[in-house]
Amino acid sequence: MSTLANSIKTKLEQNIVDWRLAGVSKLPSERALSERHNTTRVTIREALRLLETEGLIFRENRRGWFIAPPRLTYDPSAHGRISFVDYASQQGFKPSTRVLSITRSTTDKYLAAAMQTTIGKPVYRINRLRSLDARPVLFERIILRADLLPDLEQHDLETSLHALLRKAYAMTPEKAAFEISVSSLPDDVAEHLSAPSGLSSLKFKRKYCNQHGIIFEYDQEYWRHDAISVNFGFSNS
Amino acid sequence: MSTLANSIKTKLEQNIVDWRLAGVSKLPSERALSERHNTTRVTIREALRLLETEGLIFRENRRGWFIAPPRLTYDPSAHGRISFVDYASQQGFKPSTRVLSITRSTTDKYLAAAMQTTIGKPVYRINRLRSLDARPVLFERIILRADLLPDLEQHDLETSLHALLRKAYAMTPEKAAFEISVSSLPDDVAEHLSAPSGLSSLKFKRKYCNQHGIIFEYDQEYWRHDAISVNFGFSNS
DNA sequence: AAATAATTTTGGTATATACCAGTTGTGCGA
DNA sequence: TCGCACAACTGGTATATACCAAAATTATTT
Repeated sequence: MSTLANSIKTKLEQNIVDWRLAGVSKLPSERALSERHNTTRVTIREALRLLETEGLIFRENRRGWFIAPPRLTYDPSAHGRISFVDYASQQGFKPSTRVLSITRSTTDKYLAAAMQTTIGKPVYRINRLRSLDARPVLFERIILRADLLPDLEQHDLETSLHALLRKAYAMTPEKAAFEISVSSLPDDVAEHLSAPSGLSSLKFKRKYCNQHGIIFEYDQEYWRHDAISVNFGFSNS
Repeated sequence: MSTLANSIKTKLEQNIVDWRLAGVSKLPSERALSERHNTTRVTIREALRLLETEGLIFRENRRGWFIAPPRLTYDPSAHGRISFVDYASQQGFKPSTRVLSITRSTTDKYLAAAMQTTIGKPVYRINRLRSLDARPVLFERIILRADLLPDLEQHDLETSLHALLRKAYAMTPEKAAFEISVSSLPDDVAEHLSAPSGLSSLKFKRKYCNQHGIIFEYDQEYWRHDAISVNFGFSNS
């Protein structure tokens, strides 16, 4: 309650509860809010920004502010068993996947180190966009060893990739390594997610090992920070 | 390069590389930067904010902007084996822990549900602050079943908690469950981390099960978003 | 009825300015 | 030399204003 923006934030928080119950998903315009709270757009935007960081609201470029839907719960330990489409459906979302691009190239110095292989190995680079209820929430940069997965581009890449690898190539991810950090969306990624550039995001780096101990896949994922909750467990048995 | 703030951000990014090499850790003042780049403080602050979201710089309340140190790599699967102090030291940090408060209370409805027990169970509530090189990076709210851990407050709680539980109470965490999401720092937490309120953070919820399947610990952790990278792996064996 | 053009609305960016509340540095006095 | 008061500086917050670009809406034409 110390600052004006903060107290407006609190009021809006209460309003949002009512709006949500009333089935309203779009907030009034910044100008309307600034009049209603007797302040300027700058201060209103500060309050909205606080709510955005909390994940309570989000914006679409020049379209307005919206109440954020519930987060998707994602269990990284379930790789191979459950796909994005599966757990999204289970949680009541309508998932969709769009392949943005697929190209062939070779490993550079950085990629060779990350995938524990030599420079110049052929790889596929796939960019995918995944949405929940038509809201884009995840951008994936997928790198796959092309020498181990011939003619990959001829398959349907808009469904579960690991199901495809298992069926068509008998390739099973035996080990998975994750690196999770908070970062900002790069400009090109932000555009695909129709988010403001520089929005904070949850960044995943993933590596998959096959049954022979070879890293066949290296991914970078950017999740909207307000769209995901990562849940997993460990046993000491 | 589209917006002015964005192009200033890029310039600052390059400067920061030089400053870091030169051993400089503090950025010039916002007013100095705004003169140097022929713009206003508002725009400079927008550029600084972008760099803050990336985790490249951070601020201390009314003291200035600083270049962010490298992130701590944290492996949640190593619980019980390696403590905060251990892995922080291994990575070249000087870790420290401060107990902010320890109180006794009982489980309310929410906590009883989270810990799968009844309402009114006695618990300890411990708030701790953990720092790396005197920079506070982590705020912990720890809830412990008081009936299972008598006289806990008489022990030293500034070292590894799980080492203490193992030695003094023969209590071993068998299972751990994690929930990770991006959120903003609550005001009180922000103050302890000497961060601006509303800064984005990595929020952990942790539950620990003992060898009898009883949840004896429930934690909420707030990490500075720029101070941590979570790394872990899974096997399908 | 459908396609198109004009208008309004919306958020995005930027300038200029002001005052406040802690922090830091300076210089004076004991 | 040490401690303290004071001044200068720093980031934090807020107002007022302006213009732009894209989206949404309305009006117009076909």
